Amino acid sequence: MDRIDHQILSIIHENARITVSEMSRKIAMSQPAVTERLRRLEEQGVIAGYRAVLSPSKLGKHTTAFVLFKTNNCKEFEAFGEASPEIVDLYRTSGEYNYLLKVVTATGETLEAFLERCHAFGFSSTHVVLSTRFEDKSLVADGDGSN
Amino acid sequence: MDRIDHQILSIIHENARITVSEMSRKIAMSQPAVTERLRRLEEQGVIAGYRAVLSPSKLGKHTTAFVLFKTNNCKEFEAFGEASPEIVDLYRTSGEYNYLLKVVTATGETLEAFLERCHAFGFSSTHVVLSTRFEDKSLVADGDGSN
DNA sequence: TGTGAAACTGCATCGTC
DNA sequence: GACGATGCAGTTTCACA
Repeated sequence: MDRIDHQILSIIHENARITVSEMSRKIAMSQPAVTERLRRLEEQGVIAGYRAVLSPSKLGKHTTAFVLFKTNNCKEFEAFGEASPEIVDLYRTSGEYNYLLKVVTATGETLEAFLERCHAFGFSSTHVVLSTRFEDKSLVADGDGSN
Repeated sequence: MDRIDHQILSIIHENARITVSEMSRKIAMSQPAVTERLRRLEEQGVIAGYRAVLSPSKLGKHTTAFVLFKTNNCKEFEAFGEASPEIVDLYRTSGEYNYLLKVVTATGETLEAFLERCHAFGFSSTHVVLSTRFEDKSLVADGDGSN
């Protein structure tokens, strides 16, 4: 994990569909060398996958909320969570609440209906997202700013 | 936005580095046709980008937390947020808190140090992530399960 | 919009250092 | 670990439906 690996991670975090050739030009290294480094980063699990970022609003989902949840019935609640397409992220947390959910729904009404279904399992505290300042900031400091 | 577009979105959300040829085989359509649909989905903003998913723990970041934050000094707090590499996501929210942050740090100690810096701007309620059940569930119902 | 064919470009692989 | 060369695979483009 040297500076070049960090550059590769930074570039591919920005644009996962960049070609290896284009990367090899940016970092002034041969194409097979970059391919080999990429392969190793994937194998080590530093790169866990590649995802397209989809726009919720363009897909008719206009409401995003974070829901803190408290339940005594973890097993059933997690099964409910797996089966609920509204729940995009599901975390176990410390503190007075034991779960945190990121929920994406069409409207405020569909969020309300979802929360009512949740209340079979426990109680919640909901924080509706008004706007997103930024999301998914890179975990790696850029090798340098020139690329 | 027909069934085929949904299939494309579902596939590319799973693996953003899949080749167009491979996709065109999966959905039984010619490769130029898939290229054209992809181009349109990008242009319309349905696909907002492509990202590599990096493993925080493999990069030495072992602590993740969600922080609810209340400040009266929004402008300065947002500038602080932009400049803080610990803050991965930053949302404006409704309710008694006006921000929600996803924070990724090396250890509990570095999280603590970060929170102390935050307290120049207001007060917080912190929820430490113990484990992740799932993250980034697809926003599109699969066209069908056979792919 | 979708297709098939052809020219072009990028990638996997191998031998070399 | 990285490089250069090469054959194969994927992409772009275009005429046609």
